[in-house]
This record gives sequence, C-alpha cells and structure tokens, in this order.
Amino acid sequence: MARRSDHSREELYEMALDAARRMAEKDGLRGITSRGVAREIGYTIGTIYNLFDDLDDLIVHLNGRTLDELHARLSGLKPGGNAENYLLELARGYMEFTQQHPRLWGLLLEHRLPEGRGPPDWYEARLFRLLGLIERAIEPSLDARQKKKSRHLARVLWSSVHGICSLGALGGLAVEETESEMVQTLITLFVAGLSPGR
Amino acid sequence: MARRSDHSREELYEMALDAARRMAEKDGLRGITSRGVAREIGYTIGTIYNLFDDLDDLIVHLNGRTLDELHARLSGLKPGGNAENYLLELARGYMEFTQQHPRLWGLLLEHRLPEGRGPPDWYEARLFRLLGLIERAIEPSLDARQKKKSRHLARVLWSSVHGICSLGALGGLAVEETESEMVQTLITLFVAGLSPGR
DNA sequence: GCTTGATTTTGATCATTGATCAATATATTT
DNA sequence: AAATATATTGATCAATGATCAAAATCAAGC
Repeated sequence: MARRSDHSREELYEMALDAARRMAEKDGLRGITSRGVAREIGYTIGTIYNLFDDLDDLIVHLNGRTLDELHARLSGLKPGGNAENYLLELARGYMEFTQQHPRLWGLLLEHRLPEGRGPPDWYEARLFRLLGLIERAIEPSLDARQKKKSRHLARVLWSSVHGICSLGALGGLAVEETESEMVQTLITLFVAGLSPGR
Repeated sequence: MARRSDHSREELYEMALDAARRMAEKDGLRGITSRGVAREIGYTIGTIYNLFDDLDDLIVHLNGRTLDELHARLSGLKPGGNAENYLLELARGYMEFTQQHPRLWGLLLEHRLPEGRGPPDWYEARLFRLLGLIERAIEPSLDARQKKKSRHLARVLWSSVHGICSLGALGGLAVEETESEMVQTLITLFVAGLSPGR
C-alpha cells in the first residue's frame, strides 16, 4: 500500500495530470481512464476520486493546464517590430502548439461537460487571459475609432486562427504545410482590412 | 421479436441515425449509446451491430448526415446582389445551424476516431463539398491574380467562420448575440482586405 | 406445401469502465 | 498512548461496447 507521506496531495495532483496528459497525447479523450491514471501513478482508483470529483473534473483540470501552457508559450513572445509581425508570431506559436500536441490540444474540443454543467470560473478566466494577449497585440494596429473595439476584433481574429487549426484537425482538411500559409493570409487580410487607407 | 420484414435495412439505418441524432441533441456524444439507440428504435443491441461496424462507425455516419444537412441548408441560399452579402448569408446560415443544433454540430468536434483510423473517403468528400460552396461564393470578389487562390482563400474564410462558432461553443467565450457581429466583422475585413484598392 | 440455404434478430456473455464506500492503514494532535 | 483526522485500498455496483451461437424469419427451387 502506498504510504500516505509518499507524495503530498499537490504532488499527487501533478502526477495524475501528467499521466492523463501522456494518455491524451497518445489516444485523446478515450485514452484517459480513471483506472489507467491510477495505475500510471502507482495508486489505486480510489485515490483518483479523492483528488478529483470525477473524471470530467480531472479532464477540465488537464485542459486548464493546457491553457496555461499555451499562455506561457505565447506570453514568451515579445512585441518587437510592427504589430502585424507580432500577431503573426502569436498565431504561429499557437499553431505550432496545436501541431506538436494535436491530441492534447484536441482535448479542448473533444471534452464537453455533461448537460447542465458549465466550466468552472477559473477555466473561463484562463480562456480570457489568452484572449487578452491577442487584444494587446492588436491594439497598435487600431486607430482611435477602433480602439474601443479591440476586444471584439481580438476575438474575431483569434477565433479565426483557432478555426484554421480546428478545421485542420476536423478531417485533415488542411494539410499541415498549408495551415501556416492560411494563417499568414488571414492576418495579412485582416490587418489590411483594418488599415484606414480605404 | 421484431419481424425481419418490419423495416428494410435502409429504414433501420435511418431510424437508428434519427434516434442517435435525438440523443446527441440532448446530451452530446455521451448521450449516444448502442443500447440506447437500440431501445429507441425497438430493436436489440445486436441489430445495431448488424447495421454498423461499431459505435464510432454509427457516429461518423451521423456526422455525415449533419454535413449533408448543412450543405442542403447553405446550397438553398442563392447568390443575389453582391458577393459580400452572399458570403454573409452563407456564414449566417452556418452560424444559425450551429446555434439551433449546438450539440449536434458539436458532435463534429467531439467525436474523434481512435488512433490510426482516419475518416472514410465519403466523409472527407462531404467536407470538401461544403467548402466548394464557399469557394464559388468568394470567386466574384477576386481579381484575376487572386482567382487561382480561390480555394485557399475560401478555406481561410470558412475556417474563420467555423472558428468563431467553435470558440463560442468552447467555453461560452462569445455570447450568442455577438457571434453574429463577429462574423459580420470578419467578412467585412476579409473582403476589404481583398479589394485591390489598397 | 416443403426443403434448403441465406439473412436477420436475439440475448446471454465477456471485459472494461466510472463511481461508491466501508474497512483499513497511516499521520497528527492531545 | 489514546484519540482524532486523513489517505488509501479494493470489493462492489450498474452501465457500457462488443461478440457470437442459437433461434427466427424470409426467399427460392422444386
């Protein structure tokens, strides 16, 4: 029997999510089972249910960590040069992540909570934090009149980048090499459309 | 015992998918069970496995029907007036469907085939057919130089529309009322960016 | 009508899963 | 050491996906 002081509650939490992550990377949502996670960390199923409410809860936490990882990665990029380039870097960073960890990222789409159960507040907060990054990146491209819409515009742009990655995952619609070009096209057109020159 | 000639194989197929559809509308992917579908159509589980290879196969077929439905809906819209308006109508049509049948549409994202098993050819063909609609809608907006890129541009635009709907479903990021505005913004900017005036 | 053969339908059966919880083991406090 | 609190276990339950031999139904040939 694993001894109580082998790992702290926090360590167990991390270990469980690490294990779940590995399973998701390999087989997506269907690869994550409570027994599998337990086995992987050397404990039994009961311990998993001592850490998480249920499997949905575990997966929401895993997705939360994925959002953290994405944020860390993108917030590492710094706005040098012009705004369009920075936006492009952000988009590329996002895209690279989706391609390097397709199933982990796909878990964000695959996993839906059961009817009547919304995501916890901290989860939505993480989504908004990611969006804030884009918001600040897009602001330099806006004139005074558009500034108040930066939130709206950031959403539109980010949703679009997300969509390009998403549709690629949906049915192999976009071959990987072209996904990058699609993002390039999107941002060019988007920024061009914004410019007051027309 | 249900008599063999109560329903033809084709009827059973339709009945099963209808039942699965109702379950998906209510509870998403987790609402679809082989026993549930069987019960719903008044047969037993074995009959389901006589109609479909497995549950994944059934769901792929259901998703195929959803793509058909989307195509039927969008191909009902006819290109009157200018191209931008037609594009907007198509996008709105898509968006309306995602809002009227959020979980059915969400099934397209929720359901991923197991590792190493790609979607059947006819499924990808349906995706491309949908895309072809956008492709033809965008062509009038293109000058000679851009025409050869219509496929690429259509993908970018459609992915973006899809992304707006998708991110909305992801975490309640976009409130419904604003989704429509987002699509509006996207298409305006997109078409503006295309125009050779700049 | 009867027999033969093909197809459909059934439901018992198996392995696996998510989840629960009383019992046990360990840690902490008094 | 005793009492209390917490962690861990694993047996247990109901539900699920899937299989398959047996039974039921149908169609064709005679």
